[in-house]
Amino acid sequence: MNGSSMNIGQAARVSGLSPKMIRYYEELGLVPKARRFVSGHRLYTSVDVQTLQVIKQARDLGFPIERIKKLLRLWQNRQRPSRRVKEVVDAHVRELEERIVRMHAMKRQLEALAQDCLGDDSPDCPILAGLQQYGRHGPEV
Amino acid sequence: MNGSSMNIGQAARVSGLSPKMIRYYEELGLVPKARRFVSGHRLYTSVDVQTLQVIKQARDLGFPIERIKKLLRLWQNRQRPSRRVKEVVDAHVRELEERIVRMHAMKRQLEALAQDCLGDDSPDCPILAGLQQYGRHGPEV
DNA sequence: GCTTGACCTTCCCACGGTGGGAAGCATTAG
DNA sequence: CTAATGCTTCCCACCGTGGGAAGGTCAAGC
Repeated sequence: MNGSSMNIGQAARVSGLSPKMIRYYEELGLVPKARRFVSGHRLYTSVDVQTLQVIKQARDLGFPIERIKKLLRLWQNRQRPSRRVKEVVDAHVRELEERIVRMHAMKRQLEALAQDCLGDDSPDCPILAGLQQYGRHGPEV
Repeated sequence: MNGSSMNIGQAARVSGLSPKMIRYYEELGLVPKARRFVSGHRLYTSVDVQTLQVIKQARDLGFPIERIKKLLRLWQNRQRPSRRVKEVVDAHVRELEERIVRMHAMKRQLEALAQDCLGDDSPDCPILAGLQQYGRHGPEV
């Protein structure tokens, strides 16, 4: 094994992924099927590892696998219009925003509920009352 | 079937859950095993439905099932100290906050990357460059 | 009555990602 | 040579939800 040819464990350490994830990404077609040593062990070159690092970065930025697939295709295509890249990223940013907004709304509601709860030994609790009262979904029963 | 005794479909409509979810929650022990009609169909009273509505509210506020279990136990226990309720809610609020912070950091980084991308027909793209450059995890290769 | 359609039952499978672990080779260090 | 890692493939788990098959039941219309 020379300096730029490594097995899955090494590739994992260098990329910050786990061997399990790398095999899984290969199975999904996110990375091409790895070449093998004669022993059958997967062989990674520095080029492969660079791809894995990009995947790791994208995962850390919250991209779902399918979008990373698109990003990788663009990354590897020297004729890509940067417009396409930006579209993918913008879509992801919008989804992040939506999720943030939704979670922030939850947080706000919960804080409003918790505000009036004394949090002592008494059983009276506006939080529980609120859970019963909020947002009816069907006809009253 | 009288006014306060209904089947799972009705209970679903009134609570805003789906029949599948109701069965799943029963399987998890979130709600007790439903009584049955002679036919074998599940039977729900207005009390059962109230529980389902509380669950729906809690799910909408982002509580994971296990925490809802705790909340329900407190809700049904008239001797609960409201402190316990507040603890559960506060823990959830903290987790929401953490997730919001993490997602906001992702969004910020992505916006920084996208800012300098022209988004035109040219293949030059600082986003892709950034994905390669950011955060190395192992020794350089 | 009998048929039809909507609903119920249980059962298994899928998703997205990740981890755990078993059984069987390969490699490496001592 | 042996012992410990580490690799391979395989299956199972998580969380929460949806889809759908195969079969039983209800309520309406004729």
